[in-house]
Amino acid sequence: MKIATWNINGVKARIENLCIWLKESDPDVVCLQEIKSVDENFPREAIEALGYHVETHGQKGFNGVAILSKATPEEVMRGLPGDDTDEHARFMEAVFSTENGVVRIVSLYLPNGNPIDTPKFPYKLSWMERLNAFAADRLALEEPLVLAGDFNVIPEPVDCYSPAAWAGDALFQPESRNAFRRLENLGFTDSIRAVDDRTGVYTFWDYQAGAWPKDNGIRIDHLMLSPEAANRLKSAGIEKHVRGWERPSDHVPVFVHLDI
DNA sequence: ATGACTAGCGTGGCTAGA
Repeated sequence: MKIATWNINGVKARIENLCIWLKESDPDVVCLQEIKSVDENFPREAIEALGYHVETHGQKGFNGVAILSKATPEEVMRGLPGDDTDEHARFMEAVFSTENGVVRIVSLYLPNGNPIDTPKFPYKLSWMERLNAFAADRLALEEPLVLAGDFNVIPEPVDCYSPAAWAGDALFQPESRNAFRRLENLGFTDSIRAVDDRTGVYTFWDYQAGAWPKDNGIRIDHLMLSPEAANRLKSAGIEKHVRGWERPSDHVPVFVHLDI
């Protein structure tokens, strides 16, 4: 099973690229973030025509996540538990039944958190607390679980081109990195780092200041695997070339192959 | 010049992203 995550930065602006990529990459499940669309306006027909089931969790203007899948999910849950007042559409979970058992897949768009001297940063940290509580709860099921999405966390200095440039940024604060590490300490595996320890492994390049041609990137899109999923990890990769397409997202697709 | 951003909302220039 090939599972991919992609912060698409506006699904309506990117529908052509999305369809080209679906045909080229042929994933079984796709977790999208920043669809920037309400559910009613999601361009589902073009995606369904390629053989995908579409589940969305959108809102007006910004945020929004979706899960596209060749198989129809058994269950879909929208919203990260732990705060009924949180209106942001940043989290959904789908459960799939396969010949080899159940697979649970989350599409998440973790808050950016900038600037760090505003309420946006504590919102990010509290969201990460809720995510860790959710993850700990799900681990008790002892199922293959993939937490896939834009985590907006640079885990280590090696995950960015210029650590000094990110020192004051919410994506690279010790608190953000610690919360990400706690997810690993629960038993989740960072799938890209499980297969690739090189430098210069990025998933995002800013639109500004020639970041892409200079390869000035960061690694913030992750697929975190529960022990049961990690035990079935066959490969993982980043589809970097997609950043070079016409009208690209600033993020590229990241994927795992699980032996499921 | 020293690579001067993009999408959505909604029609001018803001919010939000990272």
